Amino acid sequence: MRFSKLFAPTLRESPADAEVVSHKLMLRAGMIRKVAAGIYTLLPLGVNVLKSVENIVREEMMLAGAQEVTMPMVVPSELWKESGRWDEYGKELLRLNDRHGRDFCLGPTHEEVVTNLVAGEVRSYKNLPMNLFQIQTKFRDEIRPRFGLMRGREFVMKDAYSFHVTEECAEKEYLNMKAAYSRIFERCGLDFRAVEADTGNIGGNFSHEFMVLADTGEDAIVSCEKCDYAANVERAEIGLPAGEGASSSEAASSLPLPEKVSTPGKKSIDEVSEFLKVKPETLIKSLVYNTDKGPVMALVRGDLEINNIKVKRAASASWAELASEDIVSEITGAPSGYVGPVGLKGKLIADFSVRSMRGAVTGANEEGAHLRNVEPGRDFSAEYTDLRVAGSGDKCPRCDEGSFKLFRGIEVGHIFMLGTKYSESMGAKFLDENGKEKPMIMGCYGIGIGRTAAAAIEQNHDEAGIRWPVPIAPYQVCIAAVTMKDHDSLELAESLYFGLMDKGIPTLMDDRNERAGVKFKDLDLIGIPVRITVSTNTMKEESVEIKERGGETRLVGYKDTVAEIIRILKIPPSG
RNA sequence: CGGGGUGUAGCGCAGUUUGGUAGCGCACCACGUUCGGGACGUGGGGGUCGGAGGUUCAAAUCCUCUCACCCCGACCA
Repeated sequence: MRFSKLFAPTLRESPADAEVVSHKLMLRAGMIRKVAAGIYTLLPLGVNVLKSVENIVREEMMLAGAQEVTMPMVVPSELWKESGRWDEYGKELLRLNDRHGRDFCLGPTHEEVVTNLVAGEVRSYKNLPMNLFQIQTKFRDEIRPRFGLMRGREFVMKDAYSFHVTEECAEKEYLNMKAAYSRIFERCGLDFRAVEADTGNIGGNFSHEFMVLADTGEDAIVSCEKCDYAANVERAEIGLPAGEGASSSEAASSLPLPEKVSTPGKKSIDEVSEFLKVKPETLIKSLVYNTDKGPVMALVRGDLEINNIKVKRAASASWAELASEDIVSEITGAPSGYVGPVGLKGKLIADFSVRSMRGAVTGANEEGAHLRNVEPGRDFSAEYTDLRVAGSGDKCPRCDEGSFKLFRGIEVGHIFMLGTKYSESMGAKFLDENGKEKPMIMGCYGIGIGRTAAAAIEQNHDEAGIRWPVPIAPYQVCIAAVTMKDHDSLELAESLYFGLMDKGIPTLMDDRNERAGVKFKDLDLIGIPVRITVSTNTMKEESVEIKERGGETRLVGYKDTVAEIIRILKIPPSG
């Protein structure tokens, strides 16, 4: 491609509404332009990058044995009513009507469509297993789209769905996909982790997220420094630190009984600990949650945080949220800030960290009062479990040796074992070798294509702009013709351009009638991995300059240039 | 949806407090000089100041309503 013909309007300054680097740089490099909140037009450079990511994904999916299909974006409501998600999915599902007033939605994900397809065509165990994937534009009416392609409402996603006869077979495919995903993100040149994750509202048995490590990531993950356990903090289990699990039964009886102290206006952990001159870890944080199974009080040591998802699981509820003031005072008799486990009649769950606490401080279930000398086990009894948010330094639950390190990451892929949730509701059944009808076991596997591109920028950039990993760069090589007036120099640039194109190397020829500085700045901003600079200066030595993005400049003879580029790009010799 | 904020040229902003000819930098067009890290000079084009209503002799500026966008929370590839 010739830059003089390329539609890539670069900007010196980033638009004020761009917050994260990837968004700013994509706008500045002329890759994307916004059409509406969370909805973007991809310009030629943006298309090139997304296509490269797509091709890597497509190749690896095919190698892993999946087959490509294309499902519609517009989906009739019947399918969603059949699975029950028409009512469950909420406002994120963009609903629309056709001219006859029939209900449709824009597909945010395609379990319904694919399961319906397979249910209609596959009857026998002989036709299973099967894995179908597509690369397609999805629409989710996100509450708050932001960060450019990182969290758009309309976005390109690769989604795959597998169907199996047995659990074992499904698990095998799950691992197959996990391996394929690792190859995909490796080929994209990304530094990533596969972490255990919560299944969210897609449902299913267990799942892994693929996280690109970046400080700007929206997700927090922990990984063990000794073994390979890694998990989203939403999900991460915590190993029991020595002593924490044990209860403090015997000694407790000899300790003083709870004593009420007046703490007017002191509600938060910080206020109470400062007022009573005790450390936050002496307090028991008591939070009332409302769930579909009724209200429940959750306890954790004062210096720790409660993980909502763990509360939900501990209460065996399908949702859990902090209770409103009405519910709090109804079950405790006090406003929030003064509630505690002592004398509570409702359901009580507590983090392991609470069990071994001694002489603790809690709310007295009376406005303006707290209790001191509270002894778990003696003064209240609770169901002990893991409720807290995992953090740096917590013990690994798997190897019992290592402790956690905390990272931030961008979720670029997610794989789920779905089980029979959709095959049962959508009637995807088959006959096994005994002629018995059974629901198919399913798995599903997603990759955000645009998000992967954005994550690559978050991880690979500097002050000058983007530093694309070679496999997903919009062009792998660029040629800066510095002295546009010099005929010989231009001719050399042209011959190198054709030489590279002949080898199938995507090359951008900067033939614009601009000063050298302008070209260098733009090419750095766009982030082409390798630059060839052709000028009269180096022509005396029959050479050109080659510079890898962010690296040093060196001279290479004319005749060796194409071979040198091939070496740098590590392209295997072709037949 | 709750809380906070912003809408003035393609982009970045000033002007709004205290109503009175709509401005600056970059980008764009023409000519000239320049030509290896976003050049300089001269001249030029581009705006119903997000929209609607109101107050006023006069509104970017004051009042009312509305729309869009951005940031912080719950959701997610």
